Amino acid sequence: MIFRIATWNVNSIRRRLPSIKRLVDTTNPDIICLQETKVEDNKFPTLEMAALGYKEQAIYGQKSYHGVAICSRHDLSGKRHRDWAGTTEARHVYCWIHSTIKLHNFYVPAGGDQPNPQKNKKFQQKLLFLEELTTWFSGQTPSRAILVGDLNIAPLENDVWSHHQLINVVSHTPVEVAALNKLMRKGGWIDAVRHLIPETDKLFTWWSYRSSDWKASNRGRRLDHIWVTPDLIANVKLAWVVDSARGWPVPSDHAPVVMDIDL
DNA sequence: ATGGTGGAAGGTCCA
Repeated sequence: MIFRIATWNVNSIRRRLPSIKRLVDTTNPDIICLQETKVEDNKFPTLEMAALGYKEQAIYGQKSYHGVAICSRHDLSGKRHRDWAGTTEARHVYCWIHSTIKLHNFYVPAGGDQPNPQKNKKFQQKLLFLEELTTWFSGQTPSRAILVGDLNIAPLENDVWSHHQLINVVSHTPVEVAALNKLMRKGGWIDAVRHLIPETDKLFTWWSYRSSDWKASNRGRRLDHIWVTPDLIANVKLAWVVDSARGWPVPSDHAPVVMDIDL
């Protein structure tokens, strides 16, 4: 049975409900993982998501900032959330799908502007977040699991519009990329999207709001990811970025990433 | 070196 999973940093779920409906109408995912929902759990649009068919929900939110959610047409169980890097920011929710597949949804800290952990606490927190994830996943058996989210790092040269011009820009610096690669290696994760789309192809999931014409300038980055454990990689069938969503009315600055997997 | 825009707020922080 083919499962279709989408991950999307919506930058406020309440502001983006029409866009979420449009994604459902055009792509019809079985599971939608959201980041930056920016809403407390008691104000989450539970009924609106249920009306779209996503009656199963695992949410972890807070006022104004951060917030993650897993909305599903299929049974979810063992819903949990976890805090990282000494904060209580809502950046990680996870659960089981049909009690057989573990699904993690992350919103990794952006890290501020200055790529120096001594001078920038936000960048320090980002690196610590990744280190703690690495330790946590290193203690687990990497099987039957999917990890999605806005990881706020574009690891490959063709994950950014200009490797040269972004090498010292937070999201593409060598120290972050090394930390992300270590998390993948030690945690036993495979980049499912790049497994299907060659590394020689430019691939972006985010385009800044601070551009008069995001499409014409196309100065994007691939910050949003879908990873799977090695035992599932053969089941991954198709992945793409719904980049048209960046041009929908009242857009998020991120586009959804969608993957089909045979489970 | 700076600012550009958007969201949640209702001043300012964050991306």
